[in-house]
Amino acid sequence: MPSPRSYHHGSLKSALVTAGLAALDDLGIEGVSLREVARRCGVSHAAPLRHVPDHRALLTVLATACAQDMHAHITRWMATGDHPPHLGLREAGVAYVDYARRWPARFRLVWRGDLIHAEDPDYRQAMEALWSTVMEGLEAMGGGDSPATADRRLLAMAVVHGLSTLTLEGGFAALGPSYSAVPEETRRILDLLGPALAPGLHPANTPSPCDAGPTVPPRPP
Amino acid sequence: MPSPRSYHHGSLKSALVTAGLAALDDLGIEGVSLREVARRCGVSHAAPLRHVPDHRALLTVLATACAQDMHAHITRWMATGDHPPHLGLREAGVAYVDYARRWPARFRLVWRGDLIHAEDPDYRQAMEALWSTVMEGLEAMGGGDSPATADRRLLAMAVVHGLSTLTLEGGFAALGPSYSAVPEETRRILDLLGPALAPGLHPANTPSPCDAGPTVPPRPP
DNA sequence: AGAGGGTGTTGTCAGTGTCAACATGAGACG
DNA sequence: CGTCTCATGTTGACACTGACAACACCCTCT
Repeated sequence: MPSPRSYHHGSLKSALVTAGLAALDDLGIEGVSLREVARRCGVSHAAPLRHVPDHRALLTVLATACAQDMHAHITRWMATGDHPPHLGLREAGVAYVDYARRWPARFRLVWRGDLIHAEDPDYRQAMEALWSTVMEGLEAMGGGDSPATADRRLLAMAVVHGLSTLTLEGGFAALGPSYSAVPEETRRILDLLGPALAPGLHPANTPSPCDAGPTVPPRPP
Repeated sequence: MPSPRSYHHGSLKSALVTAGLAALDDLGIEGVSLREVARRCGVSHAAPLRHVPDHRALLTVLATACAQDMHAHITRWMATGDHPPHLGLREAGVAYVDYARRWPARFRLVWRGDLIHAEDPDYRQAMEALWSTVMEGLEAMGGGDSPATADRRLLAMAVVHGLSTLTLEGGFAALGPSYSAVPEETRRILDLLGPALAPGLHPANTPSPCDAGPTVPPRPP
């Protein structure tokens, strides 16, 4: 890492991602401008354009990185606790909501299809990996491949995503006692879904609805 | 409506809202700039600032108008069909998702807490009215005031909102057969929720999960 | 050693939000 | 009826943004 930095930066491409994520966390999505990122890299205002065709492309790269980060968060969460298979989806959902609560700007960017190139292959691949991990738990809950399986997937995605976005945008503020998206509360909500998602199981034999799970896995680098 | 328009516009404040909504539908949220709206009103670039302190305030006024519009959409939808009380929430949810599908930019703006003044009293009032209408159906589904009622409200809001946002942002694209948010599909998904939301009712006596409902109420003015 | 090209810089343009200074004219007040 | 006031609209400016063109540097390959 040359101190006075020679004329060429050397690894600007990856530095853009690092600085971009930092700007995202510090300033929110609106704060991630090409010039701001250039500033944080100690480079002139047009330098980023050598590595990224335009602003959308920069945001797309960052969104992809955030999707991978979120994926890693959920994977780590699932690995930390010891979850019986029929609770797999619930814990994946809890991890999903937890990520949104702790990394609001990153979560928002992942879903800002109007700001990024949503058809970008890297981005799409990261998103598919993310969802497939969340959905692994649903398969484990049984139900086989009944015709309603696709619908149950939709339902599970909608609940988990809806909890996250409503929390972030203050959608629960209209209700009196507010939902704070901490894992215990999320578990309580998701447990209500049990009968709807796993029709083969009776509510009676879904054990202890609020048993423990991981609460604060280490922050990703 | 003076044709050559005298020096003073006369009713610029309301014209801003009309032009703002038009710009929103035409260009999306990013297209709603103070200058664009001024242009559409045939007025100089700084004139809007006499009626609105800044850009956020303009978006807040528009978001409030959209929330009221959405509220009216749902109310009209509920009045059009003849729904037995235990299906009230389901139809309100269908109307909610339908609005998001048909007015994507308006729906998005309503929830862009980062772009508007979310504490604005008019905005908050509109949002509370909106949610209370959606939730009326849930009360009608029974369950009384059991301790889980608040949780069931959260769950219902999350499902309906999650279906809407995931559809808009293309979140279902990763799955094979895509969900298109048309009322019939939404009904099928929401019907899965029956047992979770109305614990007093057995799945067996929730009649015909996919009976008819209104499909295309008239567009709001 | 010399050429080529990838990378970084500088300067510029159009677009935006926001402010200050100025212009207009409608309504209040005598 | 005359005048004055002030809300409303205009003009011009500044800082910020994304994007492009022209130029500068220096690594690498032959």
